[in-house]
Amino acid sequence: MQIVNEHRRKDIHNSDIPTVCAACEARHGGVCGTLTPDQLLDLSRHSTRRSIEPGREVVGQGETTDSYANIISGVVKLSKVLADGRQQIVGLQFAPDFMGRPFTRESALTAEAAVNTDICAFPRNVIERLVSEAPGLEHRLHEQALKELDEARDWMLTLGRKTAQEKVASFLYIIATHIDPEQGTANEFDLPLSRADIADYLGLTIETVSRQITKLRKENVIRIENSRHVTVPSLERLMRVGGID
Amino acid sequence: MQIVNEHRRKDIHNSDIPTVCAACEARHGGVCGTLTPDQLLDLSRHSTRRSIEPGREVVGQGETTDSYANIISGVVKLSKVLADGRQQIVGLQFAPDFMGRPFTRESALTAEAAVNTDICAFPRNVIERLVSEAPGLEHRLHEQALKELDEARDWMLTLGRKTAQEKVASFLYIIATHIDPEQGTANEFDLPLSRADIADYLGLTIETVSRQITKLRKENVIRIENSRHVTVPSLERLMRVGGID
DNA sequence: TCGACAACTTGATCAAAATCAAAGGCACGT
DNA sequence: ACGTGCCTTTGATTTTGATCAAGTTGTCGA
Repeated sequence: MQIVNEHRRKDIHNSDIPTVCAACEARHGGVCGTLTPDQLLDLSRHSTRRSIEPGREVVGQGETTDSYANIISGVVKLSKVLADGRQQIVGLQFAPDFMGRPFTRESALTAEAAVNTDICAFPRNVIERLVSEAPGLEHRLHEQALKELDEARDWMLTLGRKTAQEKVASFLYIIATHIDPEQGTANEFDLPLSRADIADYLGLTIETVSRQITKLRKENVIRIENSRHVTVPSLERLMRVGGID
Repeated sequence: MQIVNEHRRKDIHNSDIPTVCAACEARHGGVCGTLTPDQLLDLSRHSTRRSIEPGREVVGQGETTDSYANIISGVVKLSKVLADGRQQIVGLQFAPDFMGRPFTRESALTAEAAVNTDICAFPRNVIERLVSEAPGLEHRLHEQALKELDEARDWMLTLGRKTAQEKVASFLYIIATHIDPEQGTANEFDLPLSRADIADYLGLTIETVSRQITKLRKENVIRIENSRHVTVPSLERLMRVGGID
């Protein structure tokens, strides 16, 4: 997970292009970095900034995805549900990731904001046109897909083989290492997810999540205020408890 | 999962190119379909056919991936392990899928053959050269990554939220719908994985897998001979038991 | 055909997490 | 300030699947 994260940072900082995206009017990220100035201008003419409150659905399961988006700030939950209502969060997307489902009109996922989230959305036809014009863009989308695949597989190990305690610690570690610098640091941050969301991400119940958080608190792995604000004295300790190499 | 499968079949049959790949000397699949005849020839000059026995490692976790490969026949397990030995299979790859990890030299996975498996391997530098020459190839690799991502996320729902019974039924359904036509049909096939492998795929123990298989047998959802040969009277029934829409 | 070994099954018991149930705590509007 | 309602925590009990421990079956080579 660390590697992925470093990789992401590198993508942003090492590029020669301006660090502010014309379309998003925000620092770079997402998909803009691979475009020429002309294409960026083109894209920005079709893009729309939107703010989404927590719980608001971005794209419903089975619905047609009509747009792609860069996440400017916030956290988006990607989830799947079984017919009887059991739910599993299959991915979290943090700023400044790109969000969307290239080349497939049907989304098998529900995407909703976990906290107040700003996105910069593009209609799919514009993106697809730019893909055919700029080979670098498809490469960028491909890398994003591979990154998400890596993260999904890491999480499968967590879901299938870790204990409740390790799962909760692993979750806290992911949040700590993905938190937006404007929202907090790896050692101190607000949880962007409710206990119910955390349970759905970890394949546990709310009660088990709560008990394990209490346990981590009692063992001084973390401190918690208002049930949302987390302090992590030692990330190494958290990793060890989470069974993370 | 069904959609993915149909998609795969479509890729193979709807193309205008010859149905036998010059490099693999086998029916099309993998990545060859997007190449021009010249490029195919180029590729075939650098490709090597290999047979791998079950249990033999294709690529080790953390090792450098030195080649990409089309799977001609057989099944490959992709797995991850924790420091203390707990293991999780994070993906199965069936013929005629493409296998490999574009643009990353470090593999975070172990890939090993589950049964006797034939692959057609290409050195990574050849593939990377062809990617830069043929934009269609990157598109094909991208689609493969998206397909694997979809499958990974479907499986996360299974790992996180299904019961042991549903997990085993879901596993059988996957095998039934991915079995090589030469090896069996959706209604009758040999299991390509041992009980231990199935357990590692489902996040369960061997004993639980065995008990659930026995239960499915007693409920006439499946029949089993020699603990490997499976008959499925009704795929619909299997799907229902597995909680698959 | 036999024996040895591995893979699989079955049974008994245990433990982890789910479920059921009841309090707190905090945020909100009145 | 005072309810009201939601989110979270805590407790008691149950259930599912893990663990421990034999057996049984199947495979393969001598």
